[in-house]
Order: sequence, then C-alpha cells, then structure tokens
Amino acid sequence: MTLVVAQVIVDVAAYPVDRPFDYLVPEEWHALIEVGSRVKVPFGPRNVLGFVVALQHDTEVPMNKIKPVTQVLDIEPVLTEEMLEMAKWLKQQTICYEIDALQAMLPSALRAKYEKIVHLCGEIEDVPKPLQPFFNRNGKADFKNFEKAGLLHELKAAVKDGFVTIENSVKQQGAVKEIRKVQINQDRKKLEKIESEISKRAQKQKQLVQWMAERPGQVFLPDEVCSETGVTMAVLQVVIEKGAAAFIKEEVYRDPFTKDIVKTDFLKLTDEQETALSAITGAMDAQVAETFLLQGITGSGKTEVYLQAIQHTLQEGKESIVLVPEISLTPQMTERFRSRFGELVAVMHSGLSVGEKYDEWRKVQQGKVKVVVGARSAIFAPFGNLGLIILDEEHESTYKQEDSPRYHARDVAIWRSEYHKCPVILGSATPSLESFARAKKGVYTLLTLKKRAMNQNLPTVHIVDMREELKLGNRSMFSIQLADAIRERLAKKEQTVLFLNRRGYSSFVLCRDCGTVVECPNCDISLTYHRFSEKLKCHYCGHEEYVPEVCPECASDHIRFFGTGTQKVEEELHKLFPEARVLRMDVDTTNKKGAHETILDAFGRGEADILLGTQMIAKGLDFPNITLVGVLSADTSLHLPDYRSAERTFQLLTQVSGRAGRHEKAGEVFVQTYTPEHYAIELSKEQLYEPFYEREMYVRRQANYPPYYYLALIQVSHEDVMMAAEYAARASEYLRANLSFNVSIIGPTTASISRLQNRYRYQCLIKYKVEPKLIPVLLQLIKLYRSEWIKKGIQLTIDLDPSMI
DNA sequence: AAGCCCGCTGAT
DNA sequence: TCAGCGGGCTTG
Repeated sequence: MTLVVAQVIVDVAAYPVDRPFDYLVPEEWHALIEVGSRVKVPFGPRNVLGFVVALQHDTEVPMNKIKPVTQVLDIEPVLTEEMLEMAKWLKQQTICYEIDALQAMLPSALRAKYEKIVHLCGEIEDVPKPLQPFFNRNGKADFKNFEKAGLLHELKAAVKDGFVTIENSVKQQGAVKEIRKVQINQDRKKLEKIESEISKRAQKQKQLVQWMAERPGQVFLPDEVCSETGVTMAVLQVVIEKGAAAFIKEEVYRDPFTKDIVKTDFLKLTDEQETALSAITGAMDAQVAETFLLQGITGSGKTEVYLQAIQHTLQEGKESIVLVPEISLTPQMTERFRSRFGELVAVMHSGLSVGEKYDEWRKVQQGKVKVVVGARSAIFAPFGNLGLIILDEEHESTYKQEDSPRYHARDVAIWRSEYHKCPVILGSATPSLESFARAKKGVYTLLTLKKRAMNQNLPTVHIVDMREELKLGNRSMFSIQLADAIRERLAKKEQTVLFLNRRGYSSFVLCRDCGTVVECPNCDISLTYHRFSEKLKCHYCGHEEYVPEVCPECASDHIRFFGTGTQKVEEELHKLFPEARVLRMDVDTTNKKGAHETILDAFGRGEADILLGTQMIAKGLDFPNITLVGVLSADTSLHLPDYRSAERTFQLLTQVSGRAGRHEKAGEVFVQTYTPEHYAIELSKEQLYEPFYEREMYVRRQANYPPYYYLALIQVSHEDVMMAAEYAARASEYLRANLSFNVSIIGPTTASISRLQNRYRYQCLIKYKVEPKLIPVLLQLIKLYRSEWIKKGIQLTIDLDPSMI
C-alpha cells in the first residue's frame, strides 16, 4: 500500500499556523485528491477546511501525530498550480496569511461556514432539565442556542458527565443550483403497458401517458408537461409513481443577465487605434509579457481597441480578462462586451448574489466562457490559457483592495501576464502618475489615442468662478451661466448631467448656536444625514440614530442639517425648473439590486431631462442626447488631506467632461469652483494630461511622494489612546533603528480617522526609494512583538502601497 | 484562532 | 484540598 500525504493550508488566519500541515490521505481518496482540492481536516480539537498545496509519498511528521483527511470536498480541484504560486507571491508581497491569499482567489460560495452541534449520547432524560428543550428528535442541538440562553456552564458539565458531545463541523454553502425535470421512460412498450393498466375512470392519467408514449426518453420541465397536456401536478406525480417517467435533477446556471443579447459588429478603426492594436497583437503573437499603457482622451475609442484585441485572443484559442472599476456601475460597458462576444462572456461583480458569482466562476473553470468582465477580484479568474489582461480606467483606486490581502489588481495582472507570457493593457484617459512615469521610463509601452474616434470635437469647458457669483448676490448652487445653459437644453429637448462632487463632503447635522456637529459614538467621524429615513448614519461602522430634536451639547433646538446632498440639489432644481424631469442617482436611490441599470436605462430612453448624481455617474455614461454637463462643486475633492487629491480632481473633471457630446451633437461643460486658478482645474479644461503630469510630478518630487518614492503604512490601534500611541511609537522606533538611513519614517501620527469602531488609531508612514530590507524588517517586527501585541490587545496592520493615507 | 493544560490563587 | 481562572502552548 502506498503512502499518500497531503500538505494542507488550513483555514485559520494566524501567524503560528501560516504554513502547510501534513495529513494522511485514506486509500478511498487516493484517486480523487489532487493538488488544489479543498479538504476537511481535523485541526487540534476542531474540524476545518483546508487547501491541498502539495501531495507526496513521505512525511517528516511522526506517525503518532499525523491524522487523516476527513473528506475531499471537490471532484475537480478548485485551485490551479498557478494560484498556489500566486498565493505564495501575494503572501510575500503584501504580508498576509497564505490562507487569506488563497481565499481571495475563490468565490465566497467555496468558503466554509462552521457550526458547532451538540449531540446527545444517551437518552434525553439523562440530560439536565434546562438543557432538554434545545434538542430535536434526532438528538441534535445548535450550540449557539445554549450560548444565547446562557447555559454554557450547564452544557459544559453535561459534556464532562458524558451525556452529550460537541462536534465542530464544516458546512458548505448551498452552491450548485439544480432544477427538477421530468424524463419520460425510454421504453415505449412499457409506457403502453402502463397505459393499458390505468383504470377507465382515470382519464387524465391515460391522456398523459399517451402523450408520453409519443415522446419516449425526452426531458421536460414539470410545468411544460402540465400545460402541454392540461393535467395537474398531482396527475403527473401519480403517473411518475407508476413508472412512466422519472424526476431527474439537472444542474443549471443562474442567469444574472436580464437583457437579451443584441449582436454588434466590429467598428472600423482609426489609424491611431490600428497602430495601438497591432502593437498589442504583436506582443500576443510573440508571446511576451509586455505591459501597455493605452492613454486615450475620452471618446477616443479605447473600448473598441479592447474588443478587437480580445477577438484576436479568441482566434488564438486563448482567454481574456477585462477589469473595470466597479462593474455594477457601468452596465453599458459590460453590455458592449456581451453584445460582441455573446455567451463567451462571464460577468463578475459585487451586485451578484453569492450563488450567481459562483456560477460565473464555474463557467470560467469549466471552460464554458473565454472572456471575463469583472471588478477587482476577477483578476483571479481561473483561466488556464490567458492571452490578454485589460485594466480599464487603470487609475481608479478601487483596484486596490483595502483589507487583507491588500493587493493591487494591476500588480496581480502583471504577475499573471508573466506567468502566461501575454500582454497587459492599462487603459485610461488620465493614467495614474505611477503608470505614466513607468511608461516614460520605458517599463510600460505607451500607446496614445489623441483623436476622438468619431471625429467629434472635445466639449467646450467653461470654468465658472463661484466667488464672482457670490459677489453678484447669487447664493444658489447654480451659477447664472449654468442655469441658463440648463434652460436652453430643456427648450431644445436635450439632456443634462449634473455632477455633485461629494467626496469627503456630505450632509451633516450642526447646531447653529454652539457649533456642535453630531458625531459617531464609536468613530471620530461626523454622522451623515439621510433624509429618506430621517436618520444619521456612520458610513464607517454602520451606527445609526435618529436626528436629535435638540442639540446634545447645549439643548438648543436650532439644530439643522448642513452640506450639499443630492436631495437638496434636487429640491433646488425643482424650484428653478419646475417642468424638468429629474432623475437622481446616489446611495439612497441605488440601494436595490439593478437600480443603477434601471436609472441609466430610463435616462437613455429619454425619460428624464436631467440626471443628477455623485461619482457613480462619472463613468461609462454614453448617450447621444447628453449635450450639457455641470459640475456643481469642483473643489471639494481638492482639499482633502491626501497627496493624491489634485490627481483625483483632475481625473474626475476630465472623466465627467467626457460624458458630454460623444456623438453628433456638440457638448458643453460648466465647472463651478471657488479656486479656478488651481492647475488641476485649469488643465482639465482642455484635457491637458501631460502638462498636468509635469506639474504634479514637480509637487510629488518636492514632497517625496510617489512615483518618486514608495510608501508603506503601518497602523496601530487599541481601545486605549495611550496604548495605541505608545505602541505606534515603539513600532516607529524599531523601524528607525533597523531600516536604512535614507528611508524617511514619518510618525507616529494619528490616522486620518483617529478613532474607528471604538479603537484609537495611530500610524507611521515609511517613504523609500530602494529598500531591500523593508519586508524582512517588517516581518521581523511582527515576529518579535506579535505575542506581546496579542496579549495587550494591540492590532497592527501593514499596507504596502496604500491608496489612502 | 481556539481549545487545553498547567499552575496559581483563594476559599474551604 | 480543590474549584476556578488566566496565561502559554499546540495544532499534523
């Protein structure tokens, strides 16, 4: 008998167990188990899920210590060799647990749920009275119920006395969806025999079996059978019992698409597009891992280049991944891929249910699709023969995951491209400074599209100085110019998009007498006012409360909400243009699944004159009748305490302006601002990316920020301010002592959100150019202080290349 | 992470 | 003397 030993990474995220453990594979599983399989294994006193990362025929572990695998959960392994390698790289790159890296690559349906079940050993009468009502007929009870009832002591005693046992079990989520169908018996003679045995009184049954006899072996939905033959389910049931047919289960994919596919044809490329495409296909044919930065002004037809590049990979029999910032926000974009490649496309985004996500993932795994369009995590799509990876709107911050594993989709894309020897396209009208700098250095290949594809002119952008408006006595949110322009569109039956730049600036409640702003009791953040529910909400921890009637500090009743929410703008719009039909798109109106799509579709059909919204309308919106775009407050994202605020503002304004006049009709844009002279605003007027780049690079160089320097952020949190401050100082001290002298270490300082979920937060920022010691030193720091931190309740997180600081 | 063992404390 | 608890250790 051969010995088979599986090395397993267990589903426990903790430092001491962040390594493979050996398990024996019982003979019955020898044929089934593979590298990449999920397994159920005993781990200490528990049962946990694990991933097989290696199989071997020997082990260093003494035979009295090694335990067998309890179960193999998959017929096909869920992880590929590539994923296992990628996980090791991610672990090293982002300092995370290997298990976190592995889980990030799989749909959540494949993650385990754990439950504790209490089993009766003997008779229910043996168990102490108070525990008895919790057990069901099978002698089982849910551990949680005892916890809730405060009976843990009694339960523990019962375990000790041997009346009950506690089992830790791994529960899989209901993943594969099946439907019930009716399969008619293949044997015609049998059917005729059944028919002859049916009594004359059972007319319906006879009728049904006759119908079946004409269709031996065929499969129908139960409803189809009933409606075709005019019988009820009860009759069908009886006939099935007699053996004329059988219920079978068929695996189905949930269909997240509501619309039918309308096939579209390839568009003729411009010379610029043609040049870009041939560079990309050249890399594909030569099988080299080249990263292209495709910089094209808004409306220059980047998407068509993507589509034709994908067509090329399909012809070569290879697969493509397309990443978009947040796909549920851009149904138009996904529609373009689906309409070009039809059933070959899977879509993965956060708006899908757990089951739907799993189904899309399985289509990829089983090779049923060749193209994946999805948000950040789709970069892990389990393709085995990748030919192309595309990141659209490459500069977007949503490509960086904010919790462990803190990876950037761009880095994973480049890693996979090297693994598969295929090109990556980073596309944007306004590339991140990092990417553009790399393109200039020759690390990436720069491809530019300078002309709009349909030869339209760029929209005319007017910068409106709101200080002047104030001087003229206009205190409304709409400048005279913008209001006139809206009036004009209403008259011409053209559409307007109004954009409220609300980042870092939402409605809050303020007391006019003492100036108190109502804050979250758990976090140092002012609460956001939601008019619809009349509640104040903390969007960091989810705390909710009703709007106080009097000020909690001074008891004055002059307490009002402040700030410019979309609802307030909507009200003002109604006052100014009572006849205008307004659609509002913000957090409140898009809570429901598919709401984005519904609103955008309605606007596309011309059911409204004005679309009003926040950042979420900036992307992908492409309708021919939009000829006016208004940015109500360009500055709000400019004054955030973030070194990227100018870059973000420039990107946002360029992006939004690009929504106007994409088709035959010319577009016009009004940008309202209190700082018209700021370079981010001035240069966005004509989409002057390169001058902006030069200017912003100068600022970054002065302040030692990326792309000149890399950043690493260490955050320390504790319930007690002093503890948090003290340990942040200790961590900073350690880093200063151990990193090279040319690395600058800033801090400890309070984090930008100084208290979150009742924990005080301090941070330390590391700026470095080249520092090979960084990761080893950080690992050393963790290793040295880990146990002390755990004891004291300190939490420490490390974010290499943080997106927000 | 979480259960378990072992040693310490304190009341019997 | 032993229950009750907390820290440290182990998990294959």
